[in-house]
Amino acid sequence: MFSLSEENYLKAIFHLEKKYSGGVSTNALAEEMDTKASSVTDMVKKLSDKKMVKYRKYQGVTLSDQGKRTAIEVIRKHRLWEVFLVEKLNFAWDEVHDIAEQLEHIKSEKLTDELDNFLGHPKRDPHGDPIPDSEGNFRIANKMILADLEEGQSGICVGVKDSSTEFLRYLDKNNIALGKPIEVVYREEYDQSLLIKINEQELRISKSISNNLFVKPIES
Amino acid sequence: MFSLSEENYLKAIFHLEKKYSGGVSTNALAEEMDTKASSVTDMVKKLSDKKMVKYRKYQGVTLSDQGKRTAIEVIRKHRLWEVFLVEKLNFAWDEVHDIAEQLEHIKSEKLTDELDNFLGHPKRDPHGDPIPDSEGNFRIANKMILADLEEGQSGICVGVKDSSTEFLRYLDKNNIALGKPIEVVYREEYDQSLLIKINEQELRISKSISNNLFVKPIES
DNA sequence: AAGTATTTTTAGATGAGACTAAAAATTGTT
DNA sequence: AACAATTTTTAGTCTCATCTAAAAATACTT
Repeated sequence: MFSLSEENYLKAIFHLEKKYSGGVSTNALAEEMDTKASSVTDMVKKLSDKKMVKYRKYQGVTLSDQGKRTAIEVIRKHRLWEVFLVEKLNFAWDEVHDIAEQLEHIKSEKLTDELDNFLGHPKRDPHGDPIPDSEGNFRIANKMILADLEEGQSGICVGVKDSSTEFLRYLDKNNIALGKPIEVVYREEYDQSLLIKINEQELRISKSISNNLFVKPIES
Repeated sequence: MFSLSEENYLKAIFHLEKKYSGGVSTNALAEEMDTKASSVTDMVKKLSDKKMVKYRKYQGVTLSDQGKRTAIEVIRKHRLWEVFLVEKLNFAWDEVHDIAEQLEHIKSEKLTDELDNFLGHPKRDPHGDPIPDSEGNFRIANKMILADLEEGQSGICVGVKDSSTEFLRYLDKNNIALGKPIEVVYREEYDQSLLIKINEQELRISKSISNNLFVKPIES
């Protein structure tokens, strides 16, 4: 059984490993956990003793299989609870993160599985992030950043890279929601802004928007 | 904001105050919390500094208004989550306590209220205990112990005093469930066992059973 | 390659919340 | 009322997760 703090470290390492595949540095982890490097060293040693991470002094950490398994379990719970909050309890997608951050640490395998069942085995959370199944497998989807689509190409909006309240509210305001088709009509090379078609309407979005939206390209 | 430990102490004091109205002793609280008397003294001092309890050395503790408010809020959450687990996630009534014990500490007023709403504002948890509303009011019901009914009197089963797995399983096995009418057919004075009628059938139950079942007497 | 800058680790301290052992206060008994 | 038994508090220690300050290792720069 792991403490709340240990689970949070494992989760953070999991996320950072995508960016730093060779090993996550102490400083990167300190930044992510909003704590000091010395605290990170202490915790990493503890996780290493428990065989949850591989760690060599000054060389950064990576998750062990066990650690990865645990991190994914926490992420699974986090995302399932987010679905619950939005679908069943009328929360908006920008309100769920902090509460899911608490709920993800509830310990009961049966609870997680029954919740998954109750929600109809959702594949994605309200931000479009994939929900691993009870074996820890993500059903990977070929998603790409909207900004990388060619002129004339279309995609279904499937996720957000930035989950900040500000960004999510911007999307709400402009009627951009997951599941909707988006076509790139024109790319302004000067500032990399895009003219897109969504909801039968044309809309101009800046690079900082298109860079934070995931789409599943439509084959054509 | 209160720590998990502080909330558990407040809850325990709330429950014990029913039995020890003049003030809850350190030892009683230590027993309830499954800890040592010295630990209780420490925590009680802390809660006293925070104005959550009234405490005079060697004289026991009672909750302040603030403390009572907080305790009731935790109990409300505990019982709502129990309803959720049983009604929505297919848990049996003897499986929910430990999980609710974790869920009761999740901090979000909106979550609690939306959950209450989602569940249709239930008045009782799966064991028949009353659920306070968001103002902290219990809708009190005139319930009594089955053992105290007269011969020939009837009541609706509304709650259990003992929530142990063993007792709840005994009830399940004998088809005794909340909401069902029970009639006391005959009382054996020798051992205080009762012959009751439930589900159109007669059943003999010992004092230790009838002492742990709450009924709402039927006026007749 | 040497010296500086940065990153990481160590050493020692702190605050919760628990513990043990001993002291102090209260209660019970003759 | 005096002594014994019990309850409660105090004093000091422990673990967990954090912190600051200083030392050690690694990385950058000329």
